[in-house]
Amino acid sequence: MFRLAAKMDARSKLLDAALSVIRHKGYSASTVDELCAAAGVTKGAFFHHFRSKDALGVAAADHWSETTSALFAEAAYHRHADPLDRVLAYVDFRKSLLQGGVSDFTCLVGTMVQETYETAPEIRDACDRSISGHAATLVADIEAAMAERGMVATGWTAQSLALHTQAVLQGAFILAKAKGGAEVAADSVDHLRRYIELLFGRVPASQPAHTSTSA
Amino acid sequence: MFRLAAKMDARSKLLDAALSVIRHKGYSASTVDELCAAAGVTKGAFFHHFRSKDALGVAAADHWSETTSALFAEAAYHRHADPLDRVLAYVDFRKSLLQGGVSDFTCLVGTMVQETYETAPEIRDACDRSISGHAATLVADIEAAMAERGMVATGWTAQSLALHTQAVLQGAFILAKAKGGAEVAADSVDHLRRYIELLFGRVPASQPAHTSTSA
DNA sequence: TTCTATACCGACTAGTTGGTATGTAGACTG
DNA sequence: CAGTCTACATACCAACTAGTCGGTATAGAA
Repeated sequence: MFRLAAKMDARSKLLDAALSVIRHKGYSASTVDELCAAAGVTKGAFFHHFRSKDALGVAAADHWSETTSALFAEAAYHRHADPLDRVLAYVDFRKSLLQGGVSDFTCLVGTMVQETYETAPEIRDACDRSISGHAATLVADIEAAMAERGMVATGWTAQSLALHTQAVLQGAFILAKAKGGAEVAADSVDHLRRYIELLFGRVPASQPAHTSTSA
Repeated sequence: MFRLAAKMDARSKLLDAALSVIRHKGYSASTVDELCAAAGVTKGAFFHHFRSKDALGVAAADHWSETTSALFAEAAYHRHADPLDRVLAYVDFRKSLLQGGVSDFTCLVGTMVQETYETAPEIRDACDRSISGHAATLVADIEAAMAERGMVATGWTAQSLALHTQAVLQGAFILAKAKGGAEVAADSVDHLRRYIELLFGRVPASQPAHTSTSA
């Protein structure tokens, strides 16, 4: 039997609904009844497919990983010939995603891990897999950009820079939630881009002039 | 009647307990009964001092602002003569705070705003006040550092850089929660320091050598 | 002393919570 | 065509939830 992706069974509907509801209200405040209502299924269906609410949380994080993986895999930023251009285009792509309402562009797993890191280790691990797995997709390009320039980074690695990009994005989402808009997040992503440009010795598009020679 | 700060009335005990409990479990998952138990007070005392759980959330965010304001106001990083040194020393101070368990160094308001930004506007605003107010304490030093160098920043402002430092820290906390340790957060703070050094034309302590002249 | 206001107590409640028990419609199997 | 399995649906429950309410203790004012 072929499991068609288009077939929206109760499980798929619940996972899609979970992405939306949890991004709006957080994990703890999202009730099973509410998730069922949003998915248009009954509670019986919920507990048929998931042992518990926490099990749904883990599945939702995995579902998020798959959804976002697909989005980034087909994105155009990979097409650049130069690896540094690919990294910068990734940052630009992330900035371009900051559209619509705050709950439309913020990160499910970043939200969930804040609430569950101590109380639900399985969810925390699923969130870590999602974030760290996504960061890992950047490492090869960063390493190539370093190698191309003969850079021997001391004090940081391609891995740590990749994780730093995710930290900036997650933090930008928090500021966007606090301020109720995407602008502050876009500003932070701009700073991230500028950092990467400076780090690799490329002069940022609109770099301030230094007129004094202090220090 | 003088209200002594040392007098631990039920209200103060509840606020202190709230900082701890909410940082461990998040806001939604922290029940009123649990907050009372942690504070060693009864439910009657809780609702005598706070109209609702959300009202406690707002008060806890304000209490957090006061507590952290005091901590940073007396910190030594202000003593540097050069404003850029003060900014960098602030970053170093933030890194030095990444000690102990994850719940000991992560941010209350960053956690709370993730859960409440859509459902409890009063809490969201209190969290925004806390984050933005703290960021504002950095603006004067950043502006002074810019002015000292005759920098005319295009594309960013002292305000946006100050907010970016908070974004990096908040994101670093999320990664620390996901990975269960402070190391990844410290790495991100290192990247933040390096960015500020590069931005102000100061060569980072251990900057990688560029051997090629691409671009 | 009496009045009043504040601070606190703890039993209670109405509604909600995650989870269960049982039933059943349809597809597949022999 | 009886038997079995999956994929749900419905009714239900014990525990928990935020919030209420009548009461008590104490201190200062009159």
